Amino acid sequence: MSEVPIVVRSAAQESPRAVAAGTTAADLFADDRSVVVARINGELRDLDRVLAAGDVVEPVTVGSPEGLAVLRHSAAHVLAQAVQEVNPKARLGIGPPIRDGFYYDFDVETPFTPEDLKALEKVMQRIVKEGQTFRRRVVTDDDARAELADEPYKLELIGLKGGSSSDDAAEGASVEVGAGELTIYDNLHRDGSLAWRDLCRGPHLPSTRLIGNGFQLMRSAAAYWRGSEKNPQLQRVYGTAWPTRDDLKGYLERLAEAERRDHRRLGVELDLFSFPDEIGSGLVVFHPKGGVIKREMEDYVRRRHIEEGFLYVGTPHISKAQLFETSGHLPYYADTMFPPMELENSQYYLKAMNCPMHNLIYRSRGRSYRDLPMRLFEFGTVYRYEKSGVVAGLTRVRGLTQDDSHSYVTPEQAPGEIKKLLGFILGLLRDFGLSDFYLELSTRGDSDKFIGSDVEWEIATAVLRDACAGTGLELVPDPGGAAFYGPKVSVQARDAIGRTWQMSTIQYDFNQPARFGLEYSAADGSRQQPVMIHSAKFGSIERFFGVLVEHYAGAFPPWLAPVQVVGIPVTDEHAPYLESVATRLRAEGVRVEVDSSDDRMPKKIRNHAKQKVPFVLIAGEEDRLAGAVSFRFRDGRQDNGVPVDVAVARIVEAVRTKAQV
RNA sequence: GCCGCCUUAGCUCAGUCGGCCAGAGCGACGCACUCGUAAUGCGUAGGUCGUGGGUUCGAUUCCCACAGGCGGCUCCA
Repeated sequence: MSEVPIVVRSAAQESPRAVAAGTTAADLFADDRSVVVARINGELRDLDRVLAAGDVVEPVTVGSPEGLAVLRHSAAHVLAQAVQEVNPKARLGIGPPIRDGFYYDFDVETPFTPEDLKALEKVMQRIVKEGQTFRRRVVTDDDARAELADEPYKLELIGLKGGSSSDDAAEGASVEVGAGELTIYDNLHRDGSLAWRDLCRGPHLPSTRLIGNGFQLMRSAAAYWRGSEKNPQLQRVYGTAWPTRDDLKGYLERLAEAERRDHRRLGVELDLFSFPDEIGSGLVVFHPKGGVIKREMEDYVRRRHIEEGFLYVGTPHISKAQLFETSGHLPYYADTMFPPMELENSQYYLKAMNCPMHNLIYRSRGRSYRDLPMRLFEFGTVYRYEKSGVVAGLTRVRGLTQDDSHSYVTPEQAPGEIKKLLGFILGLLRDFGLSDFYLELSTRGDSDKFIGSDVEWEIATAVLRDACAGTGLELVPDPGGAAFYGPKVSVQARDAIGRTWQMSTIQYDFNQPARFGLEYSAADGSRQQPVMIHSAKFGSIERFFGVLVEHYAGAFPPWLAPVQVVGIPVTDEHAPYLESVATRLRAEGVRVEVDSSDDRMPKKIRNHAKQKVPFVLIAGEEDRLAGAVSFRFRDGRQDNGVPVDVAVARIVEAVRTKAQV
């Protein structure tokens, strides 16, 4: 028998080998059951692919990112098979793997109920257990059209194949039809008969059995066909899939942890804020305890801005329409602004951005190059009429306060100013306990919503990219994500459980200075146009507040905690002693309470532990005689018999250094 | 804005296949207990069952609309 020379690549090495003609990738990796697909010459392929001379073959295990995606994609197929088995009239949309799982879209007459999902999961389990084979089959466009005549959405995808590529292809569509040949995957029963088939680029697991028992259907929801609200809505079923049942359990546990940290839930439990119906959707009120946190955040950020040379200003919440026409915002954002109020023959809008007002401050008198950089900063409250379906907790609201600054600089100063802003922002976020970041660079896309010349965009984008490189942080491109007036950098922060949040933004704006006719006198006496750099450090106070609640799971570091210290007397008669300790702490500016309620001591400890008070000070007869107090921390740790002087110093120090305890 | 689900006491939730005074736990309040590290006991108050309309002898329960919330989609200066 003739032999075929190939190269087997592993993480460690490449080793040339000769294998018998007809050898498949499956044969090659038969002794490693975690291998689910192979990378052959750089492309992911099914394991039953026959190797050809010169192939470079690499095993892909189910635990790798690609392997997981294949597992999930195969699970999506089994879901679709189950749906069509239960309801043969269901028509198929697309079904790609996604982060943590997969989905599949269906055109069905009635939406799926939770009971439907349970039943579908049972059918899926049966298909998985049966161990059907995934078999790839290359088809011509015409054959595919004939075979899939009953699947209108699939026919549409065939039409898209190799078309004008990404611009209108829906997310996930490329999973069904690749750029190359068209393929159908058949699911075969063990006797070789056809169980089901789907248009698909692949690759897939060798058998449904390998999906195992680490999958679960999560929920159903509507989704527009190919992502456009002009298209019909399909019913999307979301599932999650993992290599093992333990992995699945771990994932469900992570979801439960995220729910425990949910700022909407903690906001009620810790009495921080609420959204009264009477005020309106997306409009938050901060309660006294939330007010303390918000005030500490703002005080610190205001102080840091002033230290860094920002000038604190103030502007109103409403303005005549003309201002937003001048800035150019109105044509773009009129439908996301609250409708105008008509008075004295003028239309007044609630502002949705602060920059135009800062421009007026800049323009209020002549500016010299000696004044630049000029940095205006304020907590500017803006109102945006977000669609009812997107308002959510503190992360998406209709009234928000931006810690907004605008730096007016000469073009030459722009790179330095952007670097300074980035450094300033990262330092601030670190002070609030966030330390894991990456950057995103949003640039102009091909749409026509962007204004300004190509040259201006190129210069601005290069300046931002260069400043980002200087931080050494990972930089993720976001083409098409820019504001209409210029590119932006955003800082994405990972929280305590690894989720990422978009926080700060820095935007380079060459447009508004022109629209407002901003200028400065240069050294040679000529009049020049400044560049304007927008920057919000938290994005919005509300959103950042929500992120911090979730990051800390409500257990704020002492400097932010609404109540920093609670004194718990062992019996009533020790309350005055703790009051005297509290008086000393108050003199140091510490937020302290003594719990002299009727509750028993363990109950008080429980209550304040639930409120996540950082320092609980307990004192009974022993402590009083020793002139001491006993610490109890949120995690149950104790430090008993600490002299009052030491205790006060320790608490004051923790607040001062912004330490977590 | 679109699709689906949800809305009963301050919170978490039972319940009514249309019918007597709608329940529990926690919380609040009161009384007793004076207690050393996450729930002492007893008692009291608290609800036009989200709002408005309809069907019905009768609606918290069925239907419709609206508001608010949740999960997605779309969007996110």
